Amino acid sequence: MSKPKFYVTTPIYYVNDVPHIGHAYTTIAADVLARFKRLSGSEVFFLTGTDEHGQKVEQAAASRGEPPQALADRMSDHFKALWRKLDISNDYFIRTTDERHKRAAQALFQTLYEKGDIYKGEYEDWYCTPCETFWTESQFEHAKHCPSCGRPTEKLKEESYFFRLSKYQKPLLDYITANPDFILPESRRNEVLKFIKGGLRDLSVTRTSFKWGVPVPVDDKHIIYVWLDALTNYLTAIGYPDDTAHFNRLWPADVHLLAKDILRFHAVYWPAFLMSAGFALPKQIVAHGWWTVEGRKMSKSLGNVVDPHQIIDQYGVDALRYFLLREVSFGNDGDFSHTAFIGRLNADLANDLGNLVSRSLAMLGKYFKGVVPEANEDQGVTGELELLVEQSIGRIIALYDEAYFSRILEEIWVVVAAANKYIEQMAPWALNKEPAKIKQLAAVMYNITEVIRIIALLIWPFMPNTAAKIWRQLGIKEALESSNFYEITMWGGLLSGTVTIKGPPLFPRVE
RNA sequence: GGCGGUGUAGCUCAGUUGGUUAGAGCAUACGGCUCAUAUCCGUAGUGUCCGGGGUUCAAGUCCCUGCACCGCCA
Repeated sequence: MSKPKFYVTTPIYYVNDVPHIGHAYTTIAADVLARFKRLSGSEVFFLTGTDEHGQKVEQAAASRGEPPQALADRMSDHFKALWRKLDISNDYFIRTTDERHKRAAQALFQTLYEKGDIYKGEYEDWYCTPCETFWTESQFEHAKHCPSCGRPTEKLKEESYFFRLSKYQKPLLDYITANPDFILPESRRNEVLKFIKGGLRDLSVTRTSFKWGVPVPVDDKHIIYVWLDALTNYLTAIGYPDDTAHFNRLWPADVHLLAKDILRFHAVYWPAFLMSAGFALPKQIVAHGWWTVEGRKMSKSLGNVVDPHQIIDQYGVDALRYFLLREVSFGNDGDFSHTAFIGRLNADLANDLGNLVSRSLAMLGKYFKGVVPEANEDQGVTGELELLVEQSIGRIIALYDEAYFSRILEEIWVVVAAANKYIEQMAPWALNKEPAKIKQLAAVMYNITEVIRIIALLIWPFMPNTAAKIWRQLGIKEALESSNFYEITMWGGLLSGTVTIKGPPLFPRVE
């Protein structure tokens, strides 16, 4: 039997902006899923990349006096660099300026055209350049100012090709209704349903007002609308239109992760395009919230955009990865505050986890010269702890299906707390004073070390560096990431006789 | 303006189909241990469960209404 496949994506990030913690959050979340699935034995394809076309990029480049491609190259590199620094394990990095992608975007356009779902018409509306969005008169609150960003809009009348989105209103409604887990969380799903029920206008899918984009195959005066261009990336990256075998193996995507502001494009337009082209729809679209900073919206004008590099340099990659996924409960907005960050770092990472590893290996060093003793299960000090760990792992596996990261971490910390409590109850330092209890001491120390081994496995998707450090300190030879989650989380995997090496504190406390 | 959501301990939140003294983490106070990164373990709490009204033997949980905040659409 072949491995199950798992295809997970982040959005491709628009190169008009340097990456911030919002981008980092989505990408880390996808990375956690990818790592967990790989460890669980799936064949994973994890995709991220950059969206590089559009008027905004064209204008930004023009104002700097450089070609748009040069700007795109530079910005795309910023994203790549950050993902390397954050230990993102993406299998591919796609760019919409890749030749392969341009061909794919044209192929998809051509397909929709041949299906009769794209027709030529004329567009006359108010356009907001920064938002790349058209607005109708009725949408204005302040005279002719973009309802989204508040900036002035300009009237545009242009020939345009339209996609028959209206035709897909009922099929979309039926599909979403029949698949309750298609869009998560539920509140977002309801919004999408409401939006579709409100009626779908045909969608302009080409532009003539700028040049920086993929030419329309049937009419090269036109450029393919950035969203149609961008969404195609999910197909391009896995071989569309040339590599049918690879494509068929991986499509449909299992999870599209994204932020709430681009939900409509993914949950309405994208499925409609796919239906028209005759492709299966992605299995799940997960929309998360935004990050505020110290309680305020993150924005360039406020100057409060958090630079991930700075956080990483100061506190480490894993601290950031942990904080972002632990702090925000699924689907909600999260707040990035200095106090909360330091609080998590000290309480959860330094005190609970770091100190657990530190105290345990110190004792193992003192009592058994750092060598993992016999498990001695007949000593009767194992059962409860083993059961608790097993039950926790069961809950964790279930929570992965909902991509409920904060609760997964909470659940892992149930195990961490249980380990600390176990040490307290068993008091190895007291057992060590009674030579007759050497076998019990051995059993207790074995169990403590074994729990730490399992904790390392559980945190690996979230904190690969820390997991690797613990793994090395435990002296285990087999590579953690080439193991199988279901096999190695079984109790008793740690071999007696393994030589541990105590290391420096995993997370120094921050005062 | 329409529709939807939220409002629970100082803070962040969990509370399944209405049912025993309303929970967790952090923060606070006190106690214990000493292996450990002054870390860990235990105990103690405190709550007009937004206000008002109603249904019910019984409501944080259902209904109506008011207020506040948020989201989607217009």
